Formats: sequence, C-alpha cells, structure tokens
Amino acid sequence: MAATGKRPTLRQIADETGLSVAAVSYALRGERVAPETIERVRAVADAIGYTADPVARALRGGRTGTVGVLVGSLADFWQQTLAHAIQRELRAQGIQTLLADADGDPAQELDLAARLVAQRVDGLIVAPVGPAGGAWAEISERVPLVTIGGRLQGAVTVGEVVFDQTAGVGEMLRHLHALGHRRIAVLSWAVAISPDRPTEAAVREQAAALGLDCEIVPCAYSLDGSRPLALEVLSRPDRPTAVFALSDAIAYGALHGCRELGLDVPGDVSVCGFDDHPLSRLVAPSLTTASWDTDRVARAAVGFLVAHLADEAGDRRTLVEPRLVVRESTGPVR
Amino acid sequence: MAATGKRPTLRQIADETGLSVAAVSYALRGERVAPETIERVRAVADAIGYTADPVARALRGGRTGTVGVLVGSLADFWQQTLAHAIQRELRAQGIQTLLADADGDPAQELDLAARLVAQRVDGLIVAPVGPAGGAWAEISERVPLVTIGGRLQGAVTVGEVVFDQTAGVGEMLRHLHALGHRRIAVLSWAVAISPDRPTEAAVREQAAALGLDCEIVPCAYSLDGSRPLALEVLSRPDRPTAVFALSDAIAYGALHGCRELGLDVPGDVSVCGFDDHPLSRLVAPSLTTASWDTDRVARAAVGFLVAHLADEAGDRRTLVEPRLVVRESTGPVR
DNA sequence: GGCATGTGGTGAATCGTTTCAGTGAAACGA
DNA sequence: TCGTTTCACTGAAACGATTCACCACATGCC
Repeated sequence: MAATGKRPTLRQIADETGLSVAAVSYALRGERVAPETIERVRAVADAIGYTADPVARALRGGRTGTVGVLVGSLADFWQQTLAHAIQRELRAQGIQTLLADADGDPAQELDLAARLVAQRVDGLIVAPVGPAGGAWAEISERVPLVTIGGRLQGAVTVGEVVFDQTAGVGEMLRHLHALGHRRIAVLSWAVAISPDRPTEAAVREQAAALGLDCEIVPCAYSLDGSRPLALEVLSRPDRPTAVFALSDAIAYGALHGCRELGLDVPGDVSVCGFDDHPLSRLVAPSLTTASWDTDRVARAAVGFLVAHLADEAGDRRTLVEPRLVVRESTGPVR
Repeated sequence: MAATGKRPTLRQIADETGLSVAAVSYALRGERVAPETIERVRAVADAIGYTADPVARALRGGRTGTVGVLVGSLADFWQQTLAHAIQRELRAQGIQTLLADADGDPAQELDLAARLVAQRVDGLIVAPVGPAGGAWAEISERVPLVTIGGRLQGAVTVGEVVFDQTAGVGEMLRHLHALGHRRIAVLSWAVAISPDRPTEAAVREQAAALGLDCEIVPCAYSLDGSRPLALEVLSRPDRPTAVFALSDAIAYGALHGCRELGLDVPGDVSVCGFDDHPLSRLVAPSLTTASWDTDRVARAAVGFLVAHLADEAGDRRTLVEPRLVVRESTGPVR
C-alpha cells in the first residue's frame, strides 16, 4: 500500500532533543535559542528529514507558498510559453504554482479564480482573455492580484503588465507600409473576445495615421479557424497585398490558405503574424512576426507580486514593447 | 490595500444561527441534524459566501484537493499538450493542479517531486524523463504515485500509463518499409536521457525484423539541435532515403535542413516525426507522424489516481497504442 | 545588595475544520 | 413507570506550526 508514511513533525524533534515544541520552532528559524541548541535541533531535523508542514503553517495565518496562475488557454502557443516562464520565475522565488486555464472560455475565468482563492493562494497572476466582471473586485479584496495584458473592472491590482498594443500593431503596419503595402487584411482574434477591443482600436488608429486601407476580419483563435477566412479574403478580386494575422497560429492558417490558392509568399502576398512562436523560424517561408518578451513579462508579473508580499513600495506597472522579427514571409509589393 | 478581506468561517455561521460550530459542520454535509436546520444553515452559508477552508480541512487529516503534476519539460510540445489534458481532466474531477516542470533537467525531477509532496498534494502524476533514483521509493511511500511513460525504480505506483514503444516505432518503420525505404536515419532524443533506452531498443528490434539499415543518431531535444545533425546525415554520400525523427520538433529541424540542402521532401528524402503536433498538419510539406492519444493518457492517469483515492480496486495499468498519421512528407523511394 | 537587562527557554493559545463522546429531551415498548 | 433508543445537538480534542506571555537564572552596573 502506497502513501502510508507519516511525515515528521516538530513534536518528534522535540521529543528527540528533550526540548519543547516552541523551542524547536524557534531553533529552526534561528531565533532566541542558544547557537549550540540550534545546531543540535538542525542535526536531528536533517536526520529524520523534517520539512515544515505548509498546511499547518498556512492555517496559523501565514502564507501557503503557492501562487495561482490563471491563463486564458493553455492550448494557445504564446500562453503556453508565458505559463512556462511564469512558473519558472515563481519557482526561482521558492513559490509553487497552482495553474488553472480557462480553456478559451472567458466565462470560466472568474469561477476558476474563485477556486484558486478558495485554495488559499498567496496571490493571483491572471492573463485574462475575457471581459471583466464585477466579481473580480471581490477576488482582489481577498488576494493580491496581478494582471497581464488586460484590465479587470473594479479590481484593485497590486501590479499590471500592459502590452503596448499601439506600438505592436504600429511597428508591423509601418513595416508593411515601408514595403509598399496599402491594402491589408487584419485577421484578428482579439475582436471576438475583448469587448473594449484595444487591439482593434490600435489597428484603426495606426492604419489611419499611415493612410492604410485595413480591413479587420474577426477570426477564431485556431489554426482551422483562419484558413477558410484567409481563403475567402485572398480569393477576392481586390485581394489585399498583405495579411497581418494577430497570432502566429492564425498566420499559419493563412500561409496554408495561400498554398492552396497557389499564391506565392511573399511574391503575391505578404503574410505576417504575432507571437514569434519557436516554429515560426522553421516554417516555409519563415514567418515575419513580432512578439512580447515572455520572460520579461513573467519576471515583471512575479516581481510585482513578490514585492507586494514583502510589503515593498514601488512602481507596479510595466508597459511592454514589442519586438519586430522580419523573416521571409513579407516582401515588397510587386 | 488589496487582500484585506477575511473569509467567512464556520464560527460566523454558528453565531448567526445560534448553533454550535459542530452542528454547522454536520449540517453542511447533511448529516445528523434536522432537515430544517440544514436548510437554515445552508441559507446563511450561501448568504455570506462561505466555502470551507481547504487548509484547515487538510490539517485535520483530510485531503488538500490538490494533485501534483510533474512533467519533464513544458517547453516540449507534446508535454504541453499532455499537461493541458491532465489539468483539464483533474479539474473535471474537482481537483486542483499543482504543476511543476523539470525544464528538461532530469536531476531536478526528484527535488521537484519532493517539494510537491511537501506541499501536501493528495497524489502525484509524473511523466518522467530522467533515470529513476532510489528516492522515488520514499516519495511513493508518502503519496500515491502515477507514472506516465516511464518506470521509477523502487517506487510503488498506484497506476502506470505505458507507451507501446515497440508498436509505435514498428508502425512507422513498417510504413517506411512499405514505401521501399531501406536505409533510415533515426534522430532520437530518447537516447540521450533514458538510460535503459527502451525506444532505442525498440528501433533495433523492429529494424532487424524488417531487415532495415537503421542508424540511430542521438539528438538534442530542440529545433536547433536537430538541424545541424540532419544536415550532416543528409550530406553523406550514402544518404539515407528517410529520416525518422522521434519527435515532431526534431522533424521540423530535419525539414529545415532538407530545404537548406535543396532536397525535395518527399521526392529525395522522406521525413517523419512523432507527436502529431497541431502544426504538423500545416507545415509544408505536411508531416507524416504518429502519436499517442493525449486525452486517453490523461484520462487514464487521472482515473488511476482517483480510483486509488476512492479505495477502489482495479487494474491500474494501461498500455497506449500509437496512431499513425500519414501526410505528405513521406513517399516512395525514387 | 538591589535593580534592571538579557538569555534561553516553556506553556498555552491560536488558526478553522472534523469527529468522537456525550447529553438532555422526547418517543417508544413492555 | 421504567428503561432503552433515537434525535438533535454540544463540547472538546485533535491536526502542526507559530507566537505571545511568562519565568528562572545569570550578568552588569552603581
């Protein structure tokens, strides 16, 4: 039968050393007791493999040493990378990660967050996809909250990582503009799920500034979702000269669509994405894309939370700038 | 200031209803008290938004409602998918997921597992990459352990999901054999990290059975790791007619290498992978690959754990068969 | 010597829940 | 009417670590 072993407790060490439980507790954190005693206690603790029970510690009013991470969808490449980076960053701080993913369903986010709170996480890092509901306010009252790339209405956050959507979209549109493109289709998943549509707004604004003819095509966030749309858009008589997909996954679908139509990329159409997925370097043609620095995002988010937990003051907001990666899939208009 | 809200306790409900804490506890689980009282208690509990503190409950000797999931590397596509599937399956059972990933470093696995145990998980699901050390035995004494695709020496597991490596490799080799391939390079990451090398053994065995000339090339598990190796292998005078990569990621690298050498796939060289990554359908040429059914693996692993926790008896071992997906990247020898 | 200060500890309360062992009161059988 | 059962509920003891209040003893200082 597995799992029958009992874990060692302070009581055991106390019995072994002839000290009180309190003395052992103090000794293990190196306070108030004679150095020699500390040594003795530590030796016994090591010998029997003692580790403090986080459950008991948490009950007493302390921390659980666990932070909840909520992402919109682990099926999404970029969020996978982000989750990975956050979890690595948390571990570097000695914090465990309680991961939840809403599986692309914005309606689940709040429920999942509540469950994480019920599990007594010390903090919550949320990369929301859905609209903000009022109940986020309650959650932020219970537990320190850090948001990544999204506002949660009514919630008090202890840190925010914000993406400079305008700069991100702008950088790519300027790149396309410089190559001579004027008529551009924007395949956007953000439209579908983000009610205030900051990305969409950024597209309109930047397009207007550059004098571009940008059509925004709402698009399911998936490989299969974008292919038929790309086919439709590219089959038109006044076919756009460039397709700007707001995620690499969508861009792959567009590339696939181009292949089906016998269109040369970037000869006939330029295609670009957004994410810089590891594979984007390797598809043919390799994909021009832009990305946010995942590691920096993770570091900032975790940093905000850790600083808050340590009662440190400081600036709790980071604006992340995009990085443009030009590869083979974009070229001058022919 | 965030996170100042206190969560409601049994005590509060007791005061509100004039009952004792014990009565409230019983009432909430619907035992021993008058139906009318149960109703009253439930109403108050709902009104103040009571949820039992899992920490206190766990301290009392119960479960934490959390299961630890340890994967070899979240940077790996397949394991991302697996982790996603497991976490979804656990949530369906009302269990939280405490995720840890060893980040490709086998040496970390044991340490991480120990930390998860220290966090008082109710069980551990491990998809190991590294060799089994003796300390796994201790861990399996403390907590029920389910392994996926790997043995952990000395550990007592309550469930095992095993991949039929022989069938997996065999299926693909038979596919290549049927297309006329006789000289095949196998790019294997498993060689590097798995000491007993079951996959490698399977390759040798199946190759011998089919009369194939298979060379096993040890390969770093990454996109960049496989490209130079593929270049080297494919530049030889007696170039193999097919490259069998033991992961899709490695196959992408090989595809890239072929493109650099101006080799047509599958005209000059057939390339196949293993994983069936979502993108493998979309790369050009689309990738012939094989895969294990991630959902089935996750369901089995979680099922084993849940059954054990419910003290049910039953068979706790599943052998997973591969599924071959033939696409464009493999073809007859020319 | 008397008093403050410091050292090295101990005992007990606390966190919130579960559960065992009671405990009055009502109901019931003989 | 007495004893037994059942009912509905209460008190208190866990679970393990932390921490406050306290205490005995030694030391320092005038």
